[in-house]
Amino acid sequence: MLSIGIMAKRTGTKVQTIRYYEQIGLMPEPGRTEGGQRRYGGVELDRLAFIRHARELGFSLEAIRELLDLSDSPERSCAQVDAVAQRQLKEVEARIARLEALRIELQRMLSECNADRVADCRILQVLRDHEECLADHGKPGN
Amino acid sequence: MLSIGIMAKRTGTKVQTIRYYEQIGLMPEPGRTEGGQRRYGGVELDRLAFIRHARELGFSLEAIRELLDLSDSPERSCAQVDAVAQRQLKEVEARIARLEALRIELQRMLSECNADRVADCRILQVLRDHEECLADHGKPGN
DNA sequence: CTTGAACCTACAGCCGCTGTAGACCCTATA
DNA sequence: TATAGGGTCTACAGCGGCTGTAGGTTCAAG
Repeated sequence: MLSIGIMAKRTGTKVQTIRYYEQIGLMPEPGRTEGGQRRYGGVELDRLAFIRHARELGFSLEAIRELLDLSDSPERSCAQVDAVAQRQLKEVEARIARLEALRIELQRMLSECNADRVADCRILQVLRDHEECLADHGKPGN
Repeated sequence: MLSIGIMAKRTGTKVQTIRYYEQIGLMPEPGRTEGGQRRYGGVELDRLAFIRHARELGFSLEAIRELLDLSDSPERSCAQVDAVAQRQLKEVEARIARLEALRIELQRMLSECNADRVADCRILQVLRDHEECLADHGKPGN
């Protein structure tokens, strides 16, 4: 029987995060001691490890929920699992592409700025005048 | 004199976002009509455009605040501006590196899974057993 | 003068946690 | 068996950066 702290340590999760996963229904409600403390078994530990690993790979909690549901029906086709992973890969690729564009623009800005004073700073000029900017960026974030 | 809606249209910002920027002190409190509606001038428009452009380049609101403060003292050295941009570039590069690792891992997972049934699905196996995974990922997100 | 689009404030919600306060429990040692 | 102190409990607020809603007011065109 594992306390929540042990679970946390074993999976590299914060205690509050585990409680949060329980709250949103990603982790099951575990048994309790007489005093009301959570006690877990190996199944729950595995589930939490699965969740954490999927998080590390960038899957959203919603996607993880889907994967966990799918893995509960072992006889079904795994095409849906593939689709979830494929979707995740596409998202990651899109983020990389966007960040690459930002990286290039930032590098250009930095390399062009040889000014001393703020008044002549190319970086601020580029930020002020969108026209100076080569890239036409998508949405901010990521 | 520009209404908030015009400001929004000109800069591709949502009206609420502009009010939010005002709330957190990134945009100044503008003048008002007798009826209490915000009216802006060109200076505010430029400032908002600056903010949006910097956001598109991935700068945090805190970094943007810093850049705006710096651009208010045109006689100072622009070394600090460079430092902010440099920091941003480093962050972008770090995110790219992390996402690249995820991309590779996801591709590997997908290419290895030739199973039909969920029970044999490599993707789920990799997620279950961290050992199967090559990369040792950092923090989730980005 | 009327209409209806735009604007106002205030607040809740998104994601995925993280931190806090104040109380309670569990276990090891004296 | 009493106590100390670390772990755990609930409940809620806060992060970043917005976005959406409700319910009301104002502005400008016709």
